[in-house]
Amino acid sequence: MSAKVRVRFAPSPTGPLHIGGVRTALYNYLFAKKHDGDFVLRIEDTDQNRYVEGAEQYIIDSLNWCNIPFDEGPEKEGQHGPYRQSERKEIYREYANKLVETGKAYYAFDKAETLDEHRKDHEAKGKTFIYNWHNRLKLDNSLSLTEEEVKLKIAAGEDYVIRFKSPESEILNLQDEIRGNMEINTEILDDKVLFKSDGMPTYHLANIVDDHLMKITHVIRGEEWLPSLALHVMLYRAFGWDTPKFAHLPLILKPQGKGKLSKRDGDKLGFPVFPLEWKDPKTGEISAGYREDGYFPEAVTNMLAFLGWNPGTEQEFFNIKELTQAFELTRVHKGGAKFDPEKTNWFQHHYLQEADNTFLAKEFQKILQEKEITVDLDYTKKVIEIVKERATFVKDLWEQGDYFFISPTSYDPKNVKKAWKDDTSEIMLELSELLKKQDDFSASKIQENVKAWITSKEIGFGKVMQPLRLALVGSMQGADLFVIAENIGKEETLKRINKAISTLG
RNA sequence: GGUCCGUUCGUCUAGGGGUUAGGACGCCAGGUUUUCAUCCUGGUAACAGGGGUUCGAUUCCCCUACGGACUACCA
Repeated sequence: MSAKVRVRFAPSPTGPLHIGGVRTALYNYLFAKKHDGDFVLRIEDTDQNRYVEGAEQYIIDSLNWCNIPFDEGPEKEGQHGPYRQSERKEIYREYANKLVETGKAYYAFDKAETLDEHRKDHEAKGKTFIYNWHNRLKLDNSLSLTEEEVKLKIAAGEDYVIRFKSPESEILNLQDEIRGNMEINTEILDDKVLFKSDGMPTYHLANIVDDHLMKITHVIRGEEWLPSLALHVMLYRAFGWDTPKFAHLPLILKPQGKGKLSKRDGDKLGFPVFPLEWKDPKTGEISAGYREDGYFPEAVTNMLAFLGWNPGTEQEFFNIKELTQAFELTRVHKGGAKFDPEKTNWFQHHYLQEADNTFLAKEFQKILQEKEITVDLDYTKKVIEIVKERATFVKDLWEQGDYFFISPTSYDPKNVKKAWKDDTSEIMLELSELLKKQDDFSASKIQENVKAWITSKEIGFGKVMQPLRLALVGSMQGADLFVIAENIGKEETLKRINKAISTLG
């Protein structure tokens, strides 16, 4: 029997969570839940310089909004906490020391500037500077120095890092759940820094130690980590630990052009790249969020799930629960996927149609309140039933159905020219008289009467319906005219017709 | 530059040694709605190129091209 599945999402709180990060979290969550496992949130805040105020809370809020809750994490402590790496400092030091003691790692005293110079020199010659077996004895570290020298340096308080002693020549066989096997020759690997001079571990050390201590069984992360896989596998081995399974997710690319999706693309093409709106605490700059732009979390997660994965069937609409059942790591794509904002809107349109009308009415009333329109919930719901199908966002309900709440403030000139002729005022006046006499103001009854009247007068439907639409709506669009009339009521209908006559006649 | 990963309609993708290469978004056309949108129907459009292997490759192998990631005391 294999161990309980445990996965983790391990973002760095350096800013708002990118949509690609949300997808990584989603896939982790889906995989965990499919296998009745745990989904852990771990905050990788080992870089003190890049820490951004509010980013951690943003990450948590985002996951909650997307309905991908974590089982363990900050403020939700489980048995493997703490879940912020900054609170686990001591643990990493201990493990780094262990590696030094066993000869798997070593102290290095090289100044950052010195190494930078080496890099520049090499680059100028068209080569790459790699700190590893071929030059480590020529550099300033505990392998090139005597034990005595090392002790003295440390005692003198000299800054040092701990580097992993990468094997000189070995073929490593690596496994990826999505990509299959690959082979890496360790001779091209460098001696990565595991422990920084500021007393913090680097990602590599902290990651391996935590994944092991937190009993993570599957590491599902972005493709950008693929080149580090060899190092990570060697670290597990150096510690004598079992390696978890790895899966590297493809990147999310720009909708057009080259490269991975960035914040700029969103600004340029007018779609959000973040789940929630984010205000940069330093610059005050605001980045759009899916939530604030009116998308439903169901639409965002459905869209995201299909960016790099599909169930192999023709079903495209999946709620979170269905996703957890259908999700297979092995069906995740290898190649990157270009982001398609249009498709997001298509998902959103679908989920708005699916949404409960009472919920929509409550949301819509917030918009109405801003416009200082007070109507009861039932009327709002009725309007929603009528205009819903033409809306993608809640805010569209206003654009598509404002005439249910206010008289037209203007008449579209183009439509006026087309619909309002010399004899129209007369016809409208007559229509107004006809409607005035009508007691049962239901759509079907109005329709019946008006149609009968038009037929008897032999004036043609267009000559009546078009100006009537103009009068009630202000332009040539919108729901069924008789339905509009019924809902705004007899008094308002007559008022609008008269107003049109006096304005356009 | 080096290392690694990838490549099916414009986009997301299904498929897989013999298929009319399927679906979805978008786009276009028709229908419905005497309006607009929705909706329905139809259409457009793809296996990066070159070599192998094979009776037969889009599918397997190699090379090239293109794309991407990584190459920090960042994650």
